[in-house]
Amino acid sequence: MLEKKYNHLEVEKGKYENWKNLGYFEPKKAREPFCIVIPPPNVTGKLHIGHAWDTSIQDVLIRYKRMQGFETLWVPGMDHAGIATQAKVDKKLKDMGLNPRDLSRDEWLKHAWAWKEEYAENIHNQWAKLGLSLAYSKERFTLDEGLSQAVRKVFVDLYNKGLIYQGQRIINWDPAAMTALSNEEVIYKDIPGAFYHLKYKLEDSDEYLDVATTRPETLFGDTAVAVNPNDERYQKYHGKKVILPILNKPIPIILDEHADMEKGTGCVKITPYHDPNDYEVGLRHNLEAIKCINLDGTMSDTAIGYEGLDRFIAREKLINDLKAQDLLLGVESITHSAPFSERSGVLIEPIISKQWFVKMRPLADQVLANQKDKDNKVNFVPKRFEKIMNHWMEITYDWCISRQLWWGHRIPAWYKDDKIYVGMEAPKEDGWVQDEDVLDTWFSSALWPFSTLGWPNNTPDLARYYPNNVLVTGYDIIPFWVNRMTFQGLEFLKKRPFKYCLIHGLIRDKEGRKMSKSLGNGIDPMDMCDKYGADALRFYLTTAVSNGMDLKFDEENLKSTWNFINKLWNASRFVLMNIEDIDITTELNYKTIDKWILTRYNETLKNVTKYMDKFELNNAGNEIYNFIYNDFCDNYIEFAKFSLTDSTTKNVLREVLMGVLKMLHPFMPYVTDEIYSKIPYVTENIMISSYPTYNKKAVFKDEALKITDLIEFIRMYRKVVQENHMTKSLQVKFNNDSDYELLIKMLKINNITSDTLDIPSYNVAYKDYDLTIYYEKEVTEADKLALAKEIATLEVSIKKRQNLLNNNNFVSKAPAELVNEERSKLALEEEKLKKLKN
RNA sequence: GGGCGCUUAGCUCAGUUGGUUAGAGCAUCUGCCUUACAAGCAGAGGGUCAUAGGUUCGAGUCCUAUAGCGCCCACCA
Repeated sequence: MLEKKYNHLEVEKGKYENWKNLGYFEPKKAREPFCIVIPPPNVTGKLHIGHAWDTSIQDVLIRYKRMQGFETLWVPGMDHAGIATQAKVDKKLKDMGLNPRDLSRDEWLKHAWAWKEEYAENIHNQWAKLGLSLAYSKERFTLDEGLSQAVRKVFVDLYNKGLIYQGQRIINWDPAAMTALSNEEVIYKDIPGAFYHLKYKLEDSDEYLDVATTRPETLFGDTAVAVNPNDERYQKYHGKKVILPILNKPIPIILDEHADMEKGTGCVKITPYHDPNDYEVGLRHNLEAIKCINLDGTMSDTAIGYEGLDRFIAREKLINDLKAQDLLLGVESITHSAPFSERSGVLIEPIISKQWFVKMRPLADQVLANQKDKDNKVNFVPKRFEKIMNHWMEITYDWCISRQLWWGHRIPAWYKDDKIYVGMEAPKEDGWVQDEDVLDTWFSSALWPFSTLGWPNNTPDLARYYPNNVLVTGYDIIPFWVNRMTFQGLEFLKKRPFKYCLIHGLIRDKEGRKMSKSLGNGIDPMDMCDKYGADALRFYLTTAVSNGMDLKFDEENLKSTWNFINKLWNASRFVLMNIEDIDITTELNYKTIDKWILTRYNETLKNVTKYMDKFELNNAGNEIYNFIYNDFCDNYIEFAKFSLTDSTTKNVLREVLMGVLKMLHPFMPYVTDEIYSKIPYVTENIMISSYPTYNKKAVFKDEALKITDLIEFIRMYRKVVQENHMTKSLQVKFNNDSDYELLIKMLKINNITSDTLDIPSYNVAYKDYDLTIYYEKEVTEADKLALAKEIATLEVSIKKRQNLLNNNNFVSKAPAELVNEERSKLALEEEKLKKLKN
């Protein structure tokens, strides 16, 4: 027998290991496959509440499909997360008193792999706590040997097709992580800054140009000042030179469209080495590109007098020096947006560097073309997110994929003298040296939907599970990941990576702020599991909002989900208490109330299935919730109490409970397993039981309607009794010969009269039901007012309905069913009004 | 500058292809320890669905415009 109160800690104990040991998580041969690959979490740390949300959704889908008889495969895995992990490992080494860069690459990698093992273990434990039915036999790591093969194959193929190239270009440089970044890894933030107006004197003249910049320290790399060719203000300076402050070096004034006449003074300093636009200008005018900032963010030796100074300190010193030399015209405080590294958080320096790039245009065009093919496109849920992908594909430019890190896939390119070799394996001859760089983490993540299934080998898994059925992720990951998986999937497998892409939002705190370490408003999913149970957390997360919407995490709501489970627990407890001696072989003899609950159950099931198939877990969850509270607990169980010895009642209680548990199992695996296992004659585990199906034969519309009406009538009765503060000494007279048996029991009516009494009376009537309550009580002014109010409301409603029915447009154009419904309602209201007026 | 989303009860959110009196949880008020559950039960109050137009027999839902909030992309000497 179940304990009186639901105890999530007790219920969850041992179940996960049990499922896992019984092999339930592994795919079981079936006609149709259903495959999801997990968005691999970073091995840098622990899972946050967003992971819990993302994976809960996936587990709900997987468990649902598994119960429906699909051959489900949910591939687990983790991401090596290049920059993030390298930073953490470096920090750990520093804390140990070591300088990470003093280690050899191999030594350092040993530490990194040890880190990986430790954190992978943490993540495994967290997955287990959440109850995720991951197929561990297929687990992968983005840096394992198989994936490494896939990565090399993709690199080599793209290189041979001319879609990967090496080149000198302006890239985003992260001076803290000391690596190049892609555009997606750069985030722009508004920061307070200043426009420094510098005096660039004309050569051999007292005149000067007012050149404004937000980064004065880059002046050491200036090789020109540009003005717009159409700018009349500067016509007279064409062909002249200005003297670069501090360095006192003449640089040319050039004419270029890049100089915007509307902006500032119309003069712009050109620093080809350290600015993407200036780089272009430099190319057009054949300007020298001078490096003035080192890779670590200090000034280089071209910044004479500032060598080795940090870029921000150099800026301060420079401003002071300029001021002293009367070369600073002014400082204008502004707020401007500046690029920061998504990973290390420091200000990005654009810099010219030799890096590897993926030529995006042809790949992106393939995606755009494929999205026009209804049968082969990636279907976003909700649909609107497709626009984000399409837009990115339209504007995308070449992807910088090389990273100056140790933690990642080494670039499969070897150099010897001025020769380069790109291939799967190192060249056999001596003297070839491999490229020191590794690939962007997202380069390997982009292959995840097929590399995890064994590609580039032609494995059975690949044939069976590719394309994946659905990918579940947050909208913030679309540019980084979804887009890249899509073009790589199309390029290498000639098929979309997944049929559906289910998008959820971000988790925010109660006030709607993003969760962040600095705000300290993060929620640890493990704490929530301890407090309320994984089942409550999962149900809350997967049903709180509709797809694609952000979720404002509110612990109160999680708590009330716990209450819901406690309700389920107690309803189950009641059922179990009463079906201990059940005979499941007897012939069933349904009473009206049984037919009603079976009808409601099947209707609910139909809706739940429909919503689940559309990935609308919130709607599915609410449907089950309402069925359990309103239909099963508040009504059926209450009605059933009058016929608990009846074998049919027992069987219906059992059947509905089993069905409800099965519908809930994908959402709350632990508690449903616990309860289900206690049901008499149940031998299988709920997890591998079959999902219920809609049973047309158990739907009795007309008879069910009678109970629906009765429930409404009971509610009306209770309302009259409560509003008039009636005690038990009331008398009831039935005004027709409908079936009042259940009603009498439910409402505990024990004083029935057949006479018309001469004391205050209250009529309660609804459809087939009509009774009068006699209750000795002074009729107060309040009572009279209430009556008058009710009559007035009714009259308004009748009037409205009459108008509607008198409207020929409505009668002729609206569906007949609706019109008839209106007519019968009008009749009901009119009858009610008549009674009230008596 | 381009795009997207949101605005519905005090709070958090649902609301299918337009169709009864717009729903749920929490909170509030009233009455109940009715042997599954007081972490509960039975009731109640609370909404001119952001604003203004339009289409329609009928609009929270479709169209147009406006406002507020949030996000994405691009630019930013």
